[in-house]
Amino acid sequence: MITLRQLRYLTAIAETRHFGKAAKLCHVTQPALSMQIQDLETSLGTQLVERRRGQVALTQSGTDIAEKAFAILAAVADLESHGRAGRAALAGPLRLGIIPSIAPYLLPRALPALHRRYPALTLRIRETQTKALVDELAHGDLDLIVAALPLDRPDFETLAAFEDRFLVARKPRGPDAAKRIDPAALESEHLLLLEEGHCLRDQALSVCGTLSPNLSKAFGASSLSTVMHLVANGYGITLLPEMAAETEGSDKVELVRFSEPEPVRTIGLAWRRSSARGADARALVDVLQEARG
Amino acid sequence: MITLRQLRYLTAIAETRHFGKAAKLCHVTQPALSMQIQDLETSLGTQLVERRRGQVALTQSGTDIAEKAFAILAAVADLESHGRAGRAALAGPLRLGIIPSIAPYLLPRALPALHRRYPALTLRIRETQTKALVDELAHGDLDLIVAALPLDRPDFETLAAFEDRFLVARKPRGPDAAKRIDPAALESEHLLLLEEGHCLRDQALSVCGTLSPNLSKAFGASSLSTVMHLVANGYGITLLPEMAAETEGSDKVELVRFSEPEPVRTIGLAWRRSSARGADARALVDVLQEARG
DNA sequence: TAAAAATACTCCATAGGTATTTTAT
DNA sequence: ATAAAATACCTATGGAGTATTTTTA
Repeated sequence: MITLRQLRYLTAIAETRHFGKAAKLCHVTQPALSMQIQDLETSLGTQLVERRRGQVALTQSGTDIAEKAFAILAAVADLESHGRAGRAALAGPLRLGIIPSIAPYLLPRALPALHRRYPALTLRIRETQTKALVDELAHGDLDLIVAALPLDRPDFETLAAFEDRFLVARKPRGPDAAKRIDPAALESEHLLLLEEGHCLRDQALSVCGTLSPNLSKAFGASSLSTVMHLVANGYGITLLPEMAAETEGSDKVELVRFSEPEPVRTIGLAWRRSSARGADARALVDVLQEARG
Repeated sequence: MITLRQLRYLTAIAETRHFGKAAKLCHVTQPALSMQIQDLETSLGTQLVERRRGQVALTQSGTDIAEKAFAILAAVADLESHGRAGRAALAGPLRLGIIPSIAPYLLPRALPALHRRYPALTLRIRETQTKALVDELAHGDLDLIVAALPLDRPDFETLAAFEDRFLVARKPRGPDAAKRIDPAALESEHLLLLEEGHCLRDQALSVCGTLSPNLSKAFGASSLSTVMHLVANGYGITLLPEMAAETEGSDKVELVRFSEPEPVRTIGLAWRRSSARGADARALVDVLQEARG
């Protein structure tokens, strides 16, 4: 008979690749964990772990099953927090993930409002790129994430919060310059973007569509702020989400809107379907929309 | 600490709404089950079951959690059968669901081929309408279903097997009649369909699109065979999946193809993502495609 | 040979069984 | 009054700890 305990121990092995460390992680002794893993292997009729000298390795089956075990344990953990669902939204601990191209602009306005409206909420904020957020949400390390939609994860539920327009940031070009820009006009420009891995980079590139603007391979900054300084000093142009305009704008760059239809990205929330975070998400979306003004 | 045992007992309560019967279902005594349910309620900090004289009722939380518990237990059961994944596809027990508008035409050809190619396979066939198949697949009562896609269930994985053309079945109208029919021409016809609940009925109606043909409310047969007899006797026309043409055709009806683009429905397989039935599904699709000829 | 996993054995927590009481209609 | 769930109490399974042996690089 498979037990949750066995699955928990297996995931510890998957994380540590070491029986002793896995046992410590589970607050049990190594023989106790060894026995449970053996029982699990017997129940499944498959070898899950290759015992080796330096470190242990999971077999193919072991990898697959550990992956499913993570999902099952996350679902059970969600069950445990389900009690909260009956109570007020946004109360108690909430682990919130948020992407770097939103966090610095949204949080300063949203956090005070959140704390005012939901004093019982204990937030833990994690800022990193979409891919990591998605993985951590799936593994149950986060409860809710703020990212650009869609995420294409059938095990997540999502809720759109608002659309964020893309603006062109460039050195001022005087009164003769067009008040609106066509994406095609980017072809001849020198485009500065965030480094690989940032979804904002991918979104900016998709605005360009089939165009291949003059990309600086050498660049690839890790913050929008850096990119904007480069723009201000004449190194090129960039696409700036409108949300960042207030913070990142300066008198040394002008921000120009695209011609219709203006390219946007959809910012929203995502959480595991198996979790009971729907009410929290809806409440949070309200706050975010207000914070955006 | 939540255990799988507790979840299993809770689902038994959900099914029987009776502690004694639930206990029998789990092969334990009533006090044992009562205690586990109480422990679960304590762990979750919520009342799950309303104890009443006649029968017990689940609270709202209880219903929600029982639903999630079903999913978790199905995922664990899938884990247990994962061992099979390493072995040959289509071996051992497989519970296969199939919709009524496909079963009688596909199974007579597919089953002999299946048994010939996969002698180790032990099939249990369940024939019912899509909605019931989907529910039973989700609850872990079935392993694989054959139905018209898409199913719009993010917890299922699907694989298309083939497309099935719709034909118009009507009384012969002599050599002058059009050799191809436009859907718009259905508007003036008396359309006979299966009763409510059959996906074939919905699909036929969607072929008509915004048209509102002359529908017999009084009719609504429960088998295609009955519908075809009505057609043969001049009661109206119907849409027949090409797959059924060979079996259901007769010299008293003519089968006419639609004009391009011919309306079709996609027939395919679905299984729980958490199950390890992908290899089985791919193997089965091959057999189905051959059986169709 | 040395680190790490498996085995041996003991103990105790807890699930389950039987008998009984409490509850609700 | 009675069916059904809860409680009391006992038993036994099995998970965990300590000590030790086996494995393998």
